This record gives sequence, C-alpha cells and structure tokens, in this order.
Amino acid sequence: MPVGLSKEELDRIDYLVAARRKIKRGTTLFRNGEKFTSLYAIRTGFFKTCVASEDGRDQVTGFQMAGEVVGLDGIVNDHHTCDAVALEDAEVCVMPFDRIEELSREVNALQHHVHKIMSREIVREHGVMLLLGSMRAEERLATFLLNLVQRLHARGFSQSELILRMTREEIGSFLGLKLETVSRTFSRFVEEGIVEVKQRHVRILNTDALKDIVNPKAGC
Amino acid sequence: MPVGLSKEELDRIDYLVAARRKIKRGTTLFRNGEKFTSLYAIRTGFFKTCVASEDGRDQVTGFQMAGEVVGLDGIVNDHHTCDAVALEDAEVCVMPFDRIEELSREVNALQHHVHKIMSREIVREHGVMLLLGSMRAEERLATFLLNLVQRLHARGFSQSELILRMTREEIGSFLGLKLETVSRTFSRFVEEGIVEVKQRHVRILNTDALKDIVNPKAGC
DNA sequence: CGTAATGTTGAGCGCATTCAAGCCGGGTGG
DNA sequence: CCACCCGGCTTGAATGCGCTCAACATTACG
Repeated sequence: MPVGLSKEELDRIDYLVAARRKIKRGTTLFRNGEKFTSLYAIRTGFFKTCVASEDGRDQVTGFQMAGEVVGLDGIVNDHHTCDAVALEDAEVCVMPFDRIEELSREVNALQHHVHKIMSREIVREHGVMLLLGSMRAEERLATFLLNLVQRLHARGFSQSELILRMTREEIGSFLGLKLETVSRTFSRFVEEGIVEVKQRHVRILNTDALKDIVNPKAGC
Repeated sequence: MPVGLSKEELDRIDYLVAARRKIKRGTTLFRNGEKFTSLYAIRTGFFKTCVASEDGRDQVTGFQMAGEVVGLDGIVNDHHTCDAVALEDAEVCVMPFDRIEELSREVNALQHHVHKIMSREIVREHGVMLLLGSMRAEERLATFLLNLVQRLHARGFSQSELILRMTREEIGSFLGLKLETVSRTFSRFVEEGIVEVKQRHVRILNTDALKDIVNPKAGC
C-alpha cells in the first residue's frame, strides 16, 4: 500500500493481514449490524456497499474494486452500518483494526496512509452527493461510466471498454435513478453513438462526448 | 473531546490547539484549493461545507455546529476540496494535523478518537446519500429537521424549537431540492399543523408526524 | 427610509417515475 | 438438442413530482 518504506517496515505491514478470505459472488463480506473487527483490502473481485432505510429501501453507496478498502463505516460504533456484497467471486485481506492502530503508532507512513484512505472516502462521497443533488440522469450515468473506466484504466484495463459487474438496478440505486431510467439513458447514449452496449459489456466510442455531458462548457 | 483521560494526557491534548480563530459570518474558514494544515473544532457558531462542480453549480455537503470537526477533506491531497463558510459569527480551535498525528501515536485514546470522527463522517454521508438517492421532498425536509433538532437538543437546546441559520437555498442545495420546493414543503407542513414557521424560526408541533413522514410504517 | 436579499406563492412544463408488456440470454431438464 | 423458464433488460404510454419562470411579500441592513 504505502510506498517508500524500509524493508523492516514492510515486513511489519505484513503483520496487518491476519488472513485472506474468499467471498463467493452474491454473498456478503460483512453486513449491517455485525460487529466490526477489521478493515478489508480487496485483492480481487468487485463489491458493492449499501445502506438500508428502516422501511426496506436501500441505497448503494459505492462500488469497490481491487486495491480499495472497505469497512471504514464500522469504526465509529464498533458495528457495521452497511452491507458489503461481492458482485463477483472475490478475495480480500483481513486486517484487524486493532493491529492497524497498533502499528500506526510506530510506522508514521502507515498512520498517514490510514488517514488518507479515510479522507479519500469522505471526498469521494462529496462527489457522489454532488451527483445525487444536482445532476440530471445523463450527467449521472456519464459521470459513473467515466469514473469506472478511469479506475479500471489505473489497474491496467482498457480506457474504452468495460464489463459492468452490477445490474441496472444497482447502478440506478447508486445514481438515484430507477433501473428503467438507467436503461433508457444507455439507449440514448447508443443512439447518439457515444457508446456501444451489449448487456453488461460497454464500449466507449466517444469519451469527449461523455465528458461534455458531465461538464458542458466546451460546447458553449 | 475524548473522555476518561489522565490529567497528563489532557494537558497534552491542549497542545493540539495551536490557536483559536474567529470567523465572521459569511466568510470562509477554508476554501477549495487552499493548502491543508489543520482540522478545526467548532467552539461556537454554525458552518456549512460545500463542494463546487466545474461548471459553477455547488452542493452543500453538510451543516456543522459546536463540537463538530471540519477539514477532514483536506488530508488526502494536502489541499482542501471544499469550502467551509460560517453562517454566523463563529470561533474554532485550530488543530495542526501534524500535531494530531504526532500525539495520536502516543495517546491511544486520541488515536481512536480521530478514527471515530472520520468514520462518523463517512457514516453520516451514507445517510445523506440515502436521502438524496431515494427520498421525496417531504421526507428529505422532515429528515433534515429531525436531524437538526436532535443535534441541537444534544447541546442543551429545545427539542421542538430551532432557528435555521441557513437560507432556503442552502437547505435546498443540501437536500437536492430547489429553494421554491423547500419553501412549498414548509408551507405544506404548516398547513398540516406539523410545524410553525416564521421565516427562520421553526417550532415543531408534532414530532411523530415528522417521523411518520420519514418512516411511514406506523401508519400502515 | 430605500434598496437588496430572502422568502412565498402561482401556473405551466418537463424529466424521471410508474405501470405494463415484451425481449433476450443463459441455464436446466426432458 | 431443443423447449422451457427465469432473471435481467428494454421499450412504450401515462402520470406526477419537482422545476422553471414570474410576480409579489417580507425582512434585513446600510
């Protein structure tokens, strides 16, 4: 995770990982109400996190992929307040939080890294709030696609092609839209020649057009 | 902040506060793009934090009052990514973040406290995402009022009366609504006898009715 | 006291939702 | 191998909630 550590420090970081755990597609890594013990670094696979309101509606709060950390919600009350569900078979590193705190006291780089991870999540959520609070359907979906493909590209995948690991309903929940609206908006993008969509396989034909939908300044 | 500390530890916590700073109403504590140096504990007053999209629209991400901490967004990139604006004359404790990290290594309770504050912010934002993603106007405003009054009550204020420190537009921005919709929804609550509203002064007449709007299970 | 900022209310509109029907693709069993 | 089924997806038509635009009221403030 952090870089620029001594060999000794790196050895100690290994101590953080108590175990690896495999999660089958469709099952939960943790669930709302469960006792919080650990953070989880995703090694492989793809997750969604979601919170539920009292009356059953639920909201997807994010999609996480390899290299990202889930479980931060549990720290505050010693219990998780959301579900983390694997959208494909996955493997995670289990990092007991007391070990993280213990080692953070001795390895400054780790301490700062933990703070940055939490801060990054806060900033990410600010972006989602902006999306949910002020964007129209097309902007939301365009933002979503650009964000996904950018994260995948950072992991060595294509800049223009991606496979959605989630259903239209899950995308809709995340974006504050109904699944029909997600589907319709995809169709509109296809009509306009911006993307090709074949079920969950998406190919972005015109990245600039997507960026223009998100931020229509160049067009004016 | 944390409780159950030794006298010596408490003395050291004082060291965290490099200064106090007074912020006049309408001015910013920090602004998007500014260098991040410190977290700020609000002593008195009331703030909003807001992020801006490229094309000018902005989204209020939260309202903060005495005892709450702002500035967490800056840790990730060493620069702030949102504005913190005082909605009334305010005073904050300036806590340089390097001192926080330094002392966190030695005072376990402080370390854990910092982690909890960040986790709490993440969980709070999950709640906002649920609101923005799936609630209708009445539910949003009811949730907002209940949340505000609950936090004020925890600080010794009334359970049923509050003074809004923000405009209708700011409420709307936070809730993902236009100011007219906020105003109309207030009016509807008044018609139904749920609240009294005189400009920014709000008196809650029927808390249960508000709760019922948020979570309409009791009514079915 | 006058001006600007803030808040309320009305009318009409548009985008996303709701409800409904049908399609597609993958997996299973006869 | 094909028929069938089921979950996920698409598309259409009608509805409605919140938005836009506009006029006016009220308050804050210099």
